Amino acid sequence: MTIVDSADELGRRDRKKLETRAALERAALTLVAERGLAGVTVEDIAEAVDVSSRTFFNYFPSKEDALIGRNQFTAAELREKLEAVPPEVPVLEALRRMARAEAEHVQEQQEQWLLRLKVFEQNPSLLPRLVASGTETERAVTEAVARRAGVEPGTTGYPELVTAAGLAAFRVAMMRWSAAGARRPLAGLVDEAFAQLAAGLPNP
Amino acid sequence: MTIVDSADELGRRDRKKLETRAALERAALTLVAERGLAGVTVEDIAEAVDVSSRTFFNYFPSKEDALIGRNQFTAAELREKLEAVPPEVPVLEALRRMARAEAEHVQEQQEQWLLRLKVFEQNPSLLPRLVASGTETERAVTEAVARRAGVEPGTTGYPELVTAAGLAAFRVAMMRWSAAGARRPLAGLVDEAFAQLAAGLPNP
DNA sequence: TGAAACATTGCAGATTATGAAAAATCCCCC
DNA sequence: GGGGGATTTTTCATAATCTGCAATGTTTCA
Repeated sequence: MTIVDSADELGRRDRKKLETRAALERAALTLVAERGLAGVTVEDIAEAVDVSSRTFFNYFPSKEDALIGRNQFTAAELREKLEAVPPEVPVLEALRRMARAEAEHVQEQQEQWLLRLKVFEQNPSLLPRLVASGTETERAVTEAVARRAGVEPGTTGYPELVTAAGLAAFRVAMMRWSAAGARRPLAGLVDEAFAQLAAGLPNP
Repeated sequence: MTIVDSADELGRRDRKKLETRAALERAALTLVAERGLAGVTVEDIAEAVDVSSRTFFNYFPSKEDALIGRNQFTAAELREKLEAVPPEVPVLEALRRMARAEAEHVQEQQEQWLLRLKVFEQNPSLLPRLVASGTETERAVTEAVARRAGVEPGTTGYPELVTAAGLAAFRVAMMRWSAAGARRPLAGLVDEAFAQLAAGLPNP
């Protein structure tokens, strides 16, 4: 019936799934922003989207995961961005470029991200999850870094350290960006953080 | 009845509390090491110590917290160690000394820590918690760092970044230490990680 | 169109977590 | 030593999270 069935090549089923997922994320974020993490139950979120709470759990394993969202820095996405950087570029610089690419992605969805970060600030128990949204992501990046540096993972600790530091830099940039109400471009804040890392974190 | 009532100056009540807490931690660690995180319920842990599961929750807000333990790097402890370093020492170096002090503390309880780290490796969902065992700790260190650096927190991002990087260095050292079966002294691994940070994380 | 594939739902049940009040234990002081 | 007050532990009740399973619709594709 529709003239243009879809911009994507997805079928109706998959489109509906994406829609439901996005609606659940959105509902979770707005409700928790209003009432706080403890003031919102999974049932509330499911009801706001008009699905059963069982369906909620088909999409997310927990309330927290709905807040973090899936559009999140996935392992594959980050690794891909990292591997797109020419191999002769030093690791830290490569991580900076990866972070900048992610930053653009974040800025494309300003509103949602600002809401998310606000929720995270107001509910600190969620923060550790943001760090790398699960260890899986960090491990994937660590592996890519190890390959790039030509080091066996788990021997020198270098890949683990530089990855952790790089992700921390990205996180700090995000928090500053949020705190400043997105008045400064995220990319610039990312650059600053990485510059401090590269300089060996001297006293300011 | 007892000739020497106690080596500590604690009363029987407080001694029992400490004992119960330690027993719960120990039981949680050993059980989870055997059966995995999902294979152990709070009731199992409580039963192993012969207390009611309600009592478990009087000591720990969640199963995970029992694994992390309370003897953990507390906010106060870390801040104290950090403030013990003369103020003219640069921030990163001060964090290194703090980490070394903690390292000694960890090595005093090798067995328990190795078991803990093994559990954390086998149950990665716990890892983010180890980073700073809650954001509270990290924030406390960040504040101390900000004071030391003479910077307003939340403006430059420097305290946040150097704290995150320093704690990451400590964490990486711990993981390497554990992976090597504690054959290398933790303090040396801490030094290595901080040296890499101070050098700006150059490719190895 | 018809059958296979998949999404959603309701329900039962295990587990986690918290509050309130009763029961047991400990501590301090007489 | 022994009792009164404080504290801890337990019991009981209850809410919320989360997981299988089977039934019921949709969507897809041949």
